[in-house]
Amino acid sequence: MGENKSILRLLQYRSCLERFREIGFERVYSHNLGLEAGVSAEQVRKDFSRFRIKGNKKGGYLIEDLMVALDRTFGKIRTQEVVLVGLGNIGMALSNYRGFSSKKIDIVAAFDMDPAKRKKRNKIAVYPMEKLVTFLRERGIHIAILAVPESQAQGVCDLLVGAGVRGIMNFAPVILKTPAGVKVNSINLSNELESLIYYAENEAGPENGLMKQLKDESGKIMKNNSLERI
Amino acid sequence: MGENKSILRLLQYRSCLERFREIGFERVYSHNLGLEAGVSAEQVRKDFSRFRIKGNKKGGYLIEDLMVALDRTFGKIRTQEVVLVGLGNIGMALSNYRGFSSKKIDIVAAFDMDPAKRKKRNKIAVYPMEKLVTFLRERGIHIAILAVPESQAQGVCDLLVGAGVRGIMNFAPVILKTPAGVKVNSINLSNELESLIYYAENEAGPENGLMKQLKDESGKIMKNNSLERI
DNA sequence: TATATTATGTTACTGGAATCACAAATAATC
DNA sequence: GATTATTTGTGATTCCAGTAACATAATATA
Repeated sequence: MGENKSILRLLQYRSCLERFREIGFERVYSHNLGLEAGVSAEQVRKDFSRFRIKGNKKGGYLIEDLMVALDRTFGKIRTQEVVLVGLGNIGMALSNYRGFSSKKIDIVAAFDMDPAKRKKRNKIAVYPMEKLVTFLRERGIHIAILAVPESQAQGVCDLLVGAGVRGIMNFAPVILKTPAGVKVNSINLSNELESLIYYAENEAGPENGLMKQLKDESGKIMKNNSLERI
Repeated sequence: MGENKSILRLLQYRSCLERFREIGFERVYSHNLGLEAGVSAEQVRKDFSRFRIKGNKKGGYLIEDLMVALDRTFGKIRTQEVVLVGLGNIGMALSNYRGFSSKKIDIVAAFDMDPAKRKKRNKIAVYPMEKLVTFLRERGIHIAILAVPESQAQGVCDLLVGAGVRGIMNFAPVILKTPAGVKVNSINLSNELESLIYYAENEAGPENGLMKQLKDESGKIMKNNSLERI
């Protein structure tokens, strides 16, 4: 299903609603939300429509009710338990990230090969990798954050899948191979930054854009190459 | 232009090519790259086509030439200089992130309000926020990584834009308002994780999906609400 | 040199998401 | 209560990325 974007926007709307509530609003209209979330009012209504979230014609949406409806959609009644695998730079940052707790996301344990990393981080117990699979099975956890080095990513991913994990948030710069039914959400920091750089360089000025660049390139880039595998 | 995805995939292809080269390949076919990058062979060719990158009919692509062509597309001849603003969890992690250096991305300076953070991190000098604007102007840097708390994000963003920044990689959980011509790439870690959780919960089993959930909800969620602004 | 084979490059097509447009509903006003 | 104004909800439309199809070119083979 291609409702990915829709889900992400709904989460964004929820954040906006929190801010609106804080500054004393009780209700919002689709155009308020759209403006704050950076999308059109129609988009907002369409998203709600898709998830059967109803407002009040002419009256807009009551913030409190809207947040309840969104929370229900995201099953936020109970706290979501996840594990963190790999305590390198990114893993460590995530273990301290405050943004999770307010969203009812709970990192219940972390795992790392390195014994030096095995002290509690921000109230999160750190275990050796050997305990990963049994922990997941016993606790019935099916969401994992994968922040191990590239070389180990696919191997650990296989472990996770074998232990019943159904969702992996991946920070290693590889495309993970998983069976159908296991959802992977990858964030490749270098690539994201590089693509941004590309845009800033090429989309900024009108005479610096893609079209000019392409014109500059004199025809075919690669020709008469003799290709051979070793 | 909606070539965003295309750019991100090209960067992905490049990573794959590095791996192919390492294990001794000299050429690749679109289906090799597609398999490794998790897309179809047609998609690979289409992406190359869009950027006028040519291969050799029947002969595929010579890895070395392909990488040169990609690097040229991304202006990777010279190293890209960026600044990092905010040395909280995420900022700290990024300052230590090894993935950047190999991609010719250089974090030339970091900035933070807190004097306690002002010691060199991983060879990166840390300056007070007051020096941000002049530094950017003097060095002519136009890419910034924004990793400050939510409450300060828009304010710092405005500073960056004022100092000539054209691309912002944003980790604060807000939609930044910028004038046209300034590209923002936002990564909201909580939202990404939450959307993953939603999928793992709802897309896993066939009788656990969205359709069932919607059916369970008894009709209209919100009705007869009296809405009022304070 | 002619033929068969194989992989590219591009055009045509498709599906799904974003946008548009408007009917339906509700609140406000007279 | 009738009328007007306003905002939602959704069917119709548009647009665009991804897919498919196929013509083209290069290589291998006989």
